[in-house]
Amino acid sequence: MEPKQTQDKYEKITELAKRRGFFWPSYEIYGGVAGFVTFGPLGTILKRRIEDKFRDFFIRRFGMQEIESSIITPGKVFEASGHLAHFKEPLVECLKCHKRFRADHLLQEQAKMSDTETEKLSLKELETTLKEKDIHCPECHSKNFDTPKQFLTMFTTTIGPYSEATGYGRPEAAQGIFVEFKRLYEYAREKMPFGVAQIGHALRNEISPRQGLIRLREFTIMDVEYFFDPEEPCPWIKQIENETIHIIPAELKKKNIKKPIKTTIKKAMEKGYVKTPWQAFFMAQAKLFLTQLGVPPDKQRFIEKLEWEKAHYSLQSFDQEIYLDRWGWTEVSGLAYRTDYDLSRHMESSGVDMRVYKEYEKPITKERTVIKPVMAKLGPAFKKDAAKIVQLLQKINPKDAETALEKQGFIMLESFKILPDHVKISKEKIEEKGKHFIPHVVEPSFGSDRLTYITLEYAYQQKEDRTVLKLPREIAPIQIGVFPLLNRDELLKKAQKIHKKLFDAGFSVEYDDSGSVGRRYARMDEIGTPLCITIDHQTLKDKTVTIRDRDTRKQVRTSTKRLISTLHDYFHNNKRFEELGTPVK
RNA sequence: GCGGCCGUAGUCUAGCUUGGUCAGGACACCGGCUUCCCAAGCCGAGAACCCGGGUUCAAAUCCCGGCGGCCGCACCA
Repeated sequence: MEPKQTQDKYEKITELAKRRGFFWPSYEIYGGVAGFVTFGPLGTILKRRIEDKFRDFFIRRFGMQEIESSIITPGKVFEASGHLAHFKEPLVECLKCHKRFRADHLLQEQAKMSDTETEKLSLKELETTLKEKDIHCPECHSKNFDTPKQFLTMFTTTIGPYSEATGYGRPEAAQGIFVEFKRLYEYAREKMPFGVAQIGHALRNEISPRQGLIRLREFTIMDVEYFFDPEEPCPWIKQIENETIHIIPAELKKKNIKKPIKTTIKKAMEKGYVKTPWQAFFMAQAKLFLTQLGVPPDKQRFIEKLEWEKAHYSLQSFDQEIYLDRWGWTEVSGLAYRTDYDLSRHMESSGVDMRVYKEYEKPITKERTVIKPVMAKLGPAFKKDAAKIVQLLQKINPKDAETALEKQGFIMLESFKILPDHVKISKEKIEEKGKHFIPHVVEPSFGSDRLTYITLEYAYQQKEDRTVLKLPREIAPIQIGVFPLLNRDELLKKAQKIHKKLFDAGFSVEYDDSGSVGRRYARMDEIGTPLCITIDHQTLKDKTVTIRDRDTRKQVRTSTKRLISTLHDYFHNNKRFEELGTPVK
């Protein structure tokens, strides 16, 4: 039976992936669990090569730090970050039509309650409020609802044996960076800007994960948190200002315009589509990264998230989308401008000062109004309360106090009436040598599982009934196949010797002597091996071998002596295949 | 979680309507022959009815439940 004609690329790739050991659903022998995959031998290498490329492309090139933090995270962290509040979705089911709705949204829509009001409500309160406000199902207008249930999409666990301490599986790696900010900043020798990256697993208890590698419950996230001073320009923007991107800004999206604008980074900044140059800079890099993984620029676009779609921490977010055969435009990375949100929250919650200090080139002298208590008057007037008043005075705006005293002759601090005699208001010249501020953050964030799938989809080609994975040479799991042309002892031995030589030189290389040579080439094409070396009669005579190119099937002949440096040139110095030797035939 | 469709060797599938042969094929894989530059051929081997329960003399087939997959709704920080 021929394979189905209707098979789309997703089906072809999942079939190939299972057959050749890239990836498959986990726990199949127990029936499988949705949202988990196992990467097989080839998939593991491919995914690692993509992650290594990310390391090279982002971390190494921009001098970032890479860290590895824990997946299990104490509850406090997600309380501070706002995740606990925002990951809870109270769902309620209509008992008549069995549709599910957000209980808080129903109250907002029908009872005109504000989101701050509904946010406070417990599940029980939601249930009673639904009845009180006479809420009906928007679908069938029934007023019979099941009890609302919270869906927390973070995985919950307890830390330690006695455990009052709730822990969560991190839904993003970013918090692991923010909580370590102080040490990382010190490590960076207190220089701004700087970036920290993390590659690791994240967990999201998705309600219904689907789409293979695209939406998983456990996945690998590659996060960059780039810290910068929002008052300083981005020094690298010039490098990429002429890079073109396809972009759908929120204003177009709201008008339901789905056609992206093709523009340069420079113009996108000028038009105000992107709120910080750092964000624009990483958008350009994200585009280049995907291009290097094999996705043509016209299959990529950036789409801005609307106000209500954005994460709670984000001032502006773009999804980087890639066009996929089955699902159309699909998110591969998110670029969020997180401002100082996370650091501020952790600062507030932990009490640790996360601000950085920056010295000005020249000290700035400023004049400012100060208000000082005159203790000689204040003390006798307020006795025990005097100390409290001194504290209160520190919190008020001296300028406001000054005008209040001028206009009404006193200021009220709580119940205390402060008269002009009690304080001294003066102008002071202050020399500011620098400033304290909370760094802002832009976050490009990729899923390496998704990238693995996307890379496979864009590499997948069918040529004359043969499957070829045109993987970029630097990420191909197997770099070289080595074959003896004939099953003759001398050739076998020679081929094995060459195989070992390349293996020892650090190449990932596979030896194969089974079946015909054509079959072996086909096997290698299917897993994306860029080069195959064949040992034939002539090898024994003049110590040359043929190298065959996956994409063109052309062959060149080259000497075994220079083989290692020739291959090194191809894989590491980007040398063209044609330059590897003299053409055959 | 709801609705629709679906689940047979490594992969793709036939058989299911109408219960009854050793569950058939193709490709892949393994061993051998072939001595070979693009999945050639020949011989041979291994390998499957998602799980549980029910109906029945008899279940891949019918019924129920579970798990899983795809699509739609919802969700997607």
